[in-house]
Amino acid sequence: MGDHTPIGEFEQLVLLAILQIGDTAYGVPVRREIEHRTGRPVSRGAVYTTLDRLESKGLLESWLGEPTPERSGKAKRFYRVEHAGIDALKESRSALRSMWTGLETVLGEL
Amino acid sequence: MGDHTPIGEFEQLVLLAILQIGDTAYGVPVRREIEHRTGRPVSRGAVYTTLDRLESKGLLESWLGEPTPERSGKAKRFYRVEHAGIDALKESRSALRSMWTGLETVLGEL
DNA sequence: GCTTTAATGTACACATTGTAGGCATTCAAA
DNA sequence: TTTGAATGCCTACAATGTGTACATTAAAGC
Repeated sequence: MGDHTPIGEFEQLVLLAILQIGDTAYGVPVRREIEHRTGRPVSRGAVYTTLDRLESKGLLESWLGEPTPERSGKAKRFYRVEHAGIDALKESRSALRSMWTGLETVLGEL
Repeated sequence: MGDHTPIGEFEQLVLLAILQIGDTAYGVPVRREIEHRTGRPVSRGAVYTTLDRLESKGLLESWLGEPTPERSGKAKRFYRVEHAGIDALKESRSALRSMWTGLETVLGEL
């Protein structure tokens, strides 16, 4: 059988959020994106630890923004999804899709 | 914001497998269903512990098959997905769907 | 200048889920 | 009566999920 390195549920959300946001993806907007789209509350810590772990696994790449940010705070850390991250997402999606096939009617379409 | 009791990735697969199988869902076929549909290997232990936990959370209901099975082995334990289980699945799916919206093209449709 | 506030990130701790391996039970078949 | 197959259960450990508290930086207020 194939790869079998599944990623977790929240990890998927974080990867997808970064893709949605594009160039300007860093912690704060990632959190906001997930909250807005899924309507469920997300703590800041959850986002940052997950970002860290995804980077360790090579699914994300990160770099620090300008060392002297205009507005405030620590330098932003930006993220980009690596190829392996895309693959992982596709695999998760494909697995779920196979499992769902035919059930939409049973459960009432939505 | 809403419910926020997300279920894990593998938990989703197990719930969906039971729905796919229908009346005769017990450990062995659940495992087989997931392996066949997703193409990834699943250990027996993983299935049973997950079934247990889902039942504890009230997402599944179980009962033992006939105390004197014709063929062999311990009595089978059958499972049925509870309403809460359906809800959890729908919520997970809806969250992922929102997050995916618009990305299919970016990532190459599949 | 000094303090406060806002925007960020980092560190750590703990709970929940994921996953595997091995043991137990039961019955048929050898 | 021993062996084998089908099944479930137990237990341990790894990976993920999630929150709280702390640190850093610069603007804004005083």
